[in-house]
Amino acid sequence: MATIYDVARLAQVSPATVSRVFNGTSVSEEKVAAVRSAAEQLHFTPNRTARNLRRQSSEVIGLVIPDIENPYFTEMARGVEDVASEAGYSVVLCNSDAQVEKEATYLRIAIAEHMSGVIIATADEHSDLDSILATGRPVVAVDRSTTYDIDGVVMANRAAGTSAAKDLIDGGYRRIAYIGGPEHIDTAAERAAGWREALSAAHPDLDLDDLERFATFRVDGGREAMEQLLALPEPPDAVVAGNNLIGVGAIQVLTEHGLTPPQVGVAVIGSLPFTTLSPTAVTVVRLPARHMGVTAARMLLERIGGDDQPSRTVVLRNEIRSASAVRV
Amino acid sequence: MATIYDVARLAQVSPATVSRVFNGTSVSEEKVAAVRSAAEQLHFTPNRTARNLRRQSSEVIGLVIPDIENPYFTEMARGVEDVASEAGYSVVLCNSDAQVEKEATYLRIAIAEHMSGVIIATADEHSDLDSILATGRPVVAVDRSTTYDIDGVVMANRAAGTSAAKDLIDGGYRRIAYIGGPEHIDTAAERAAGWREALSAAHPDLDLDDLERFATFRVDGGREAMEQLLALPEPPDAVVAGNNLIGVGAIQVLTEHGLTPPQVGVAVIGSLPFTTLSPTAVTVVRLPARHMGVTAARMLLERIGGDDQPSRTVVLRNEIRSASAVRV
DNA sequence: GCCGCAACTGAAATCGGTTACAGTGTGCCG
DNA sequence: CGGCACACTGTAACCGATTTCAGTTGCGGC
Repeated sequence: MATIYDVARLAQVSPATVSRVFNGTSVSEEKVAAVRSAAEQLHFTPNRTARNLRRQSSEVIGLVIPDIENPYFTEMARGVEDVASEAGYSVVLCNSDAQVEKEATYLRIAIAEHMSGVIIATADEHSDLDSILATGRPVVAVDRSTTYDIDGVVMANRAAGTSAAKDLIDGGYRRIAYIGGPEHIDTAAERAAGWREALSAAHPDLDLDDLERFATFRVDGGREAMEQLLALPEPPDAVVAGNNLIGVGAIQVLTEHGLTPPQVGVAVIGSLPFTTLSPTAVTVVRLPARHMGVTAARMLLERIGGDDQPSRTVVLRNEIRSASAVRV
Repeated sequence: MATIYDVARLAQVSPATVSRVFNGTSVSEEKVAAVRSAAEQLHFTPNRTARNLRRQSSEVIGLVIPDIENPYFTEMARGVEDVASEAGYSVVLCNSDAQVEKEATYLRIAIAEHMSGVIIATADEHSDLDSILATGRPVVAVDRSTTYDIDGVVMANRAAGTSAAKDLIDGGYRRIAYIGGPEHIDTAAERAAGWREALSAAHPDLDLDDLERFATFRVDGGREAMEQLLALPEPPDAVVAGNNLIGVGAIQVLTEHGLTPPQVGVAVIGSLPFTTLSPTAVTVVRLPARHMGVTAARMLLERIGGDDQPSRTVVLRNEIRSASAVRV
């Protein structure tokens, strides 16, 4: 690879001038032209490693998510990426696989690679952000809140749970179950609380503990929990799915049992981008994942730019698309 | 951040020794202990930027894909990531959005950041790999083949098209349409050729041009093409979808028209991981995306390790899961 | 007791940029 | 015509690791 020195020699200027040409400080027009043409000839690309070493920063932001195969997170990633690349930053996508150790490894890399900042959907309530925060790098939490005093973007999870449940109640369903993600993840807990609230207001006689299941945030989790619910002596007549994949699993199982929605009511918190089901039979509480990514990226870029106001948490509103078919 | 010099001072050794401790060359036990404890105390993490600058390489590989929101590619990414992180490499995921310019930008970054290698599913037949190959960095093509003499991993696309079509023929369908991705992408063209081959053997009287549609590789594309096909004077009684998302779009449209499979036969090339449809009604030619990622990553790591045998192309076999329901 | 080898160690050069500092030259003003 | 501001330019010192090269030490063999 050609270096700045090669270019300087060919253009008959000093390396400093070459650097200045590429960084936009005052250089006479002829020299700019000379440098540009020399750079062209040599296919010169500035070496970012060297630049980063000197500048003590790199135009890279880390995005750590627990499941790269979940469309919710890729939609979010897409939002982050769009904002970041607009601003000249690239995004390193790290899949923590919901494991705190993998997450820690990636955060270590973020430090060692001098990344400018990190957007993270934590794996766990035990996620350790101490060391990355100690470096002074900005960190923005997405989707899940943390115990740290940092910027965050979350969904209105409790409201999502409530409106999903309410919509099913309004549809005439009664024994409305809830399948959520791991209990210790605040997102899951909040959504469950919302469901509980709506249901205990409408049908105070129901035993909600019986109808509540905590699973993984994956298709399997939804399937397993749905099977369990159907095996109950008195199975539910509707179900709220705590995230998109759980929803997919639950619907799959219902269909396999011949209980296509709206025979059993289904409300899903999260979108089902690749579902083939007629889109009217299921209530969907759409979570603005892309928007979350965009917001988080903007906040992070502001912090990188030196903004040091007190930390903020943005709560994004959801949008419910009610099942048009009402119970028969 | 603590540097190697701080550690050296605290441990009363030279910086070189500290470096050696972290890179495993011979250092006396006492010094190793001293360095380790000093490093511990100072929370020392070696600065990768500096290391990369000196080493002229970084344990990072780039993965460039055309659509980060397509589960096919995220499944593949997952495979790449697993192999890479096992080997101590991290993966930068770049979304080219099927645009050659975005792709070029990312490839430039790969060079400038000294990435060790790149795995790429090209955006287009005009994708320009010249500059990255000129740097001598290994590049592995996935999913789509290129005109360059480099390693590649592809699916048996023609066979996928043939077996999808054959399965529908065996199911008793006759006017079997094909909706593929952009004609100029070899993957799409090959799958179409496979379909054409099977169909013209079985039903030589059919006008295949009439039944062939090229769309984008996205849900919209599938929807639009399916609508067009249904609007034909003599609509098809079955359809082969050229990728997973096209399949989703096609099935959505069919369902909306009250033509749930198997009323109209559907075969999809690619998996439908998040579909809620009863999984038996649609034929799926499963493409081993994860395996493709794993294979590509291994090949790339071998090349990074200095392997310089002539370039290889691995063709992965598909697996068909026939629709169990046969036409009524 | 001397020699040679192996194991360790440190000083200093190096990777390729950025940038502080110290000029140089030009033009304008008084 | 002297002085000053300003625009431009080059030299050299960084950034924080790795690595070469040149020792130093200790030990076994003769």
